Formats: sequence, structure tokens, C-alpha cells
Amino acid sequence: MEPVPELACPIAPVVDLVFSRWTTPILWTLNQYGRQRFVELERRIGTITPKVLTQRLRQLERDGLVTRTYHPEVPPRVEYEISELGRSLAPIFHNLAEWSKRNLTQVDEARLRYDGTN
Amino acid sequence: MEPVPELACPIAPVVDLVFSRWTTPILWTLNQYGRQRFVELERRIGTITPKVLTQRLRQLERDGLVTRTYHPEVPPRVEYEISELGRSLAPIFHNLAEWSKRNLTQVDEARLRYDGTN
DNA sequence: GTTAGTAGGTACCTAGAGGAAAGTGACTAC
DNA sequence: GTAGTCACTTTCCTCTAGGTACCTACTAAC
Repeated sequence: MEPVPELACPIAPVVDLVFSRWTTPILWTLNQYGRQRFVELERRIGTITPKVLTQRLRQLERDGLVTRTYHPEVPPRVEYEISELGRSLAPIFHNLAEWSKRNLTQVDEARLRYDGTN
Repeated sequence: MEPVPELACPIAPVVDLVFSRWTTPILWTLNQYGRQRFVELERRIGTITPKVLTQRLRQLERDGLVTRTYHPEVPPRVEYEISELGRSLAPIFHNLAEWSKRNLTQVDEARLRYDGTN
């Protein structure tokens, strides 16, 4: 058995890309509510700070999952939209939501069982 | 674990469950190579430390995604196996691998484009 | 008697992610 | 002339996940 590096797990890159902190709610919100402005995102997600929201949006833009449109008005207006590439993740999100709906109670039960037997 | 502002995002719980740090390679390895011992997991994943591996395995066991079998021999033997519930994630892993294979190059291209225009 | 192997446990420590709060610039409405 | 809006930026600070290193009991084998 040869030691296999962590990259032997072929989904590690996409997990980093899509499921790192805050990126999932951002992508979900953009996918769900369509093109929206910075403050709309901020308010919908609720507890995210502007600094982190900016960081994550820049990263998502760099990765090509989100497109940013700047309107040089006063006050400035910036709109974010999920890209074609980002939208291709929608079925996966849907699968995850389905799995959640079907199996999350089993996780809760397992936890109760585990905590009960100790 | 953390305050739950991401309630607007219905997949946040399952993301915490399945895609938090180290859990994905662990689940993937168990799903790919079947039932195995602690050291086998350790060697296959490569860079994980025993402390963290123990922590994550405990958590996965508590969540019902992994089953642990202890054999009181000398030296002790413990086997880990993915549970039925854990195995139900396999299609999602497969989807992610497919998405990777099909779209990861587009992410790389997007990054080059982004870095090039700045 | 000391080394190796197993499956961890424990104590300590550090890097870095992320939160809080205030600032910015250009303009408008009151 | 002051307050408010927007989309951030900057500075400072905290917290904790994860890494390092060492320890445990038990036995066989050398």
C-alpha cells in the first residue's frame, strides 16, 4: 500500500472551490434570487461582515463562478450575478438539498444514540 | 458549532456535515477502499495527524456516517467502515467528481484571465 | 531489556481566518 | 451643514482549528 497524497481524493479541489466558508450561502443566494447588489447579499446572508463578503466575492469572481458589474454612478452601484459556470453547480446543490430533506433526521437520531450510550 | 445565520441556505447543515475539513478525504477513502484500520486510513490520506484523524472519525461516527468496530486484541485492532447513511452520499461525490472533470479547466482559465487583466 | 506496533490521549503552541469598528469619496436630500 | 447611501478598505483584535511532541498499555520478538 503506497502512501497516497491528499490529492488522491479527486473531489478535494472542487470542495475547496465551492464549499469553503461563506461561499456556499453566497452562491446559493445568487442562484436563488438572481442578480443583486452588494447590500442585498449582505442583508440576505445576515451575519456576514462586508470585509469577508468582499473577499469571498472577489475569490468567486476570480474563479469564474460569479460575475461583477460596476456602474460608476453616485452612489456607486455594483451588481453580482452567478455565471454560467456557477449555474452548472445548481444540480449538485439540488442533490444536497434533497439528501438533507431525506437523511438529516437520521443524523440527528444517530447523534442522540451516540450521546445516549456514553 | 457556530451561530446559524445561514438558515437562509438550506444546504448549510449538510455542508458542515460532509464538507468540513478532512471529512471529505476520509469519507472518500472509506467509500473507495472499503473497511480499513486506523493506520491504513492514516497512510492513505498521507498528511493528516493521528489526533485530527481521531477527532474527525469520532465526529463522523457520532453523525452516523461511519461505523467503528473495536477488537480487544493485542495489539488492539479497530476497523472503520462507511455506514449505509454514508454510502448514500456516493452519488453526490460522483457528481462532484464529474463536475470537476468537466469544469475545473474553466476555473483555471478564469483565474488566468482575472490575473492577466490586473 | 529494549524495540516495534496499535490506537489513540494529552498538553502546549502557533498561524491565520474571521469579526468589530471606523474611515473614504462623491453626491443628494433635508 | 449635517446626515445618509453605497461599496468597499483598513486596522486591530480574538479565537480556535490544527500541528508538534510526547505519553499510555499490552505483548511478541529480537
